[in-house]
Amino acid sequence: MTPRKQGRRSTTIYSVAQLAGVSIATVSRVLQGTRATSPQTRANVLRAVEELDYVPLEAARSLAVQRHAANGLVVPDLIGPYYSELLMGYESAAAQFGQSVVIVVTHPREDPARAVRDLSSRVDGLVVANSTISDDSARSIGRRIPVVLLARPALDGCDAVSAENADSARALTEHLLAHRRHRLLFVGDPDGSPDVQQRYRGFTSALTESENLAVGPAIRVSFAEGSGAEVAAHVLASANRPDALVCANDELALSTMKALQRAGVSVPDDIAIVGWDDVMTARYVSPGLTTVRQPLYELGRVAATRLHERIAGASTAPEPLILPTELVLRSSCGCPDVDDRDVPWAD
Amino acid sequence: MTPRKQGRRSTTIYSVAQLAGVSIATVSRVLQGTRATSPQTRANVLRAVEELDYVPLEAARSLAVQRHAANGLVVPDLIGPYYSELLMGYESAAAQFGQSVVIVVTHPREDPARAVRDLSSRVDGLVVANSTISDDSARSIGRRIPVVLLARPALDGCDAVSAENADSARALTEHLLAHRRHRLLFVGDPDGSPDVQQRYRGFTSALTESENLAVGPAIRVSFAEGSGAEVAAHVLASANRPDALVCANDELALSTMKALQRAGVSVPDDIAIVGWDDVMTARYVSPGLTTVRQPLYELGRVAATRLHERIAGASTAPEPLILPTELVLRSSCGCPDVDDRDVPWAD
DNA sequence: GGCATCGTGGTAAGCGCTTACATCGGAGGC
DNA sequence: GCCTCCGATGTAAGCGCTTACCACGATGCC
Repeated sequence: MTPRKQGRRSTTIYSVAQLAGVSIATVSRVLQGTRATSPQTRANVLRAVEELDYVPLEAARSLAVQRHAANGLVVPDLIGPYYSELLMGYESAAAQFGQSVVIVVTHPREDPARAVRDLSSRVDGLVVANSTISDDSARSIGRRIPVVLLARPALDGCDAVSAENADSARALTEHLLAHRRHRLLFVGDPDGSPDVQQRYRGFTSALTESENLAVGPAIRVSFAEGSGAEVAAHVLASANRPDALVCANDELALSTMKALQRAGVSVPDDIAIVGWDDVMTARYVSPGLTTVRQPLYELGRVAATRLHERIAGASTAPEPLILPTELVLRSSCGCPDVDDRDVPWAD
Repeated sequence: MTPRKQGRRSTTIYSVAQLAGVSIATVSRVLQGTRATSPQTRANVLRAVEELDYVPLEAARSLAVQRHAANGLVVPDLIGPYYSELLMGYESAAAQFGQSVVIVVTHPREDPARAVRDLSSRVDGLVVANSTISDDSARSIGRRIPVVLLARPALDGCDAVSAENADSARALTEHLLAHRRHRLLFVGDPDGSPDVQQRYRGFTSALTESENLAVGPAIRVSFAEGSGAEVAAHVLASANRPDALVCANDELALSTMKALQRAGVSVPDDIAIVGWDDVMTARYVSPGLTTVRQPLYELGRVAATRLHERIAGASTAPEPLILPTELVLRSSCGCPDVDDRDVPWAD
């Protein structure tokens, strides 16, 4: 019924060539600027293009030039600012390189590995984040096209970019020790993701090395905001109640904090709480949440840039790239309350 | 240096056919399941595919079958949960239809219209959100491929989906009136986006119709979180200080609330504040922020579904689709404080 | 003034798939 | 036992671009 519905695509390079009275080669050359053309011809072609509202079919172009002009990004989800900010940085850099970005969200998928495999046949390279597909899958894709690993351990043949974790965990922990906290507990599942694992490692090493304190077992809960109640219950039931909680991310920290406060526990007086990510809520709650800010946007940009170099044929050995993070001290750790003026995205 | 660097793609349908001892047509048929093949042949082909780790080149397939198996999504940014959640819903539905999604973020672009035009040559259809490209651009793309408008006014020939705005604005306003607030002010720029415009319209109509109150001019500030200070300053300087603020979104509401509280103003006693979006922070601040929850994920799914129908050739007249929103009453409006257990995403 | 050169433009061969059409056995009907 | 028909496979013609190669007229040079 609709005119566009069936049949061959209406306006092609042939129609343009015909209208402009030149060959298709000339049209292509004018549009791609591949070779010099006379001003006259050029004008004719451009007029025809304009008139027909012609846009070259990307699939045909891809097939001819053997590149997709597209990058993939594989993330587990887009809950919270983490991957959203990352995606913004990634897309922005990719655009500068003339690459489109096609995104795959694996979390709700039945077969993520399959999805990424399919993706690999329509992009020039891709970035795969933590908690999406297995190392084997990633490695297998990596044999076909350049792959950059994001926030996950390096694999031979693949580049890897991530934010620094262990050191900031250590700094955070030492900061709590400086506040005279001695019964610290880690909240989050170190086996759940490499990020958390490294944070846990930094946490334990600060504890054992700096003060030779015993390290209690981590409270292993998922990242979900709903885990807070569970953590609070655990803490309240403890015989030797902790006086500081190092949480694997802000959602966990905030929901735990809220649950504890609701139970009459004072933060930070009775218990200090810190997290990771510096989500918006962290600077709105009372007390403000001490946390670690990760350069997510930058991480996205760096990943895109690295990938682009790889696609362009850089043959240097893959070398893991680690971006520094930043401690954001507010008052949930015991620091004096200050008005924070750190409002990102405020133009 | 690297083996993949130059030259023609190594493993194609030809290599597979050769290894399996069949013609390329047979390989294609086995892989696409287009027609019956003998079990023997099928097994041979699949073994060869496995062995060579073959994945059909999407560009070639697209060219042959005249479809991209990809949808576009054009958003202004990914700040806050709005577009992230939307994207998740969109991607999820698109995946179910076998479509990849390529995303374009217009905000940082130099030439959004151009970006979207280019995009249109690599997707079967696309969704364009509010504040991205002009109506003219959208209309022009719409002549080429199906376009679904998101949270923006319908255009002839394009479908449109959005969340309900005016009614919830009215409900919100009436709720404030019921709390005996009489000096209400709207915060946000009605000319900035159709969403805000409709919210403002609902706001004014509730005011004039229900109580015949005079409607003060809107405090026109941008969506940015940084605008709160500005709003607070404006409010504090008012001769006839408002006793309720209806803010165009939660970021605005929250930053305003914080700035006012810092200035010693009590919320909701001195002034009630409400917003839109139900961001995470809304349920963590004190008082909890009364707001309007939009079905973002669902909106994304619906947009994808609508688009898919259109691509599949539905020829029904485009009809705007409006999803209902939900009032979330917390205490910033003057309602009694309740523990809210509404934690989305908690599995 | 003849010849190499250069600047333009056309011709046609792919790029890697899908699919209409042709082909070719073998099974079934009489 | 021969002809028909059908199911499985091969052959080849595109899909809409890019680009190597060629043709050709206008220059510039000796």
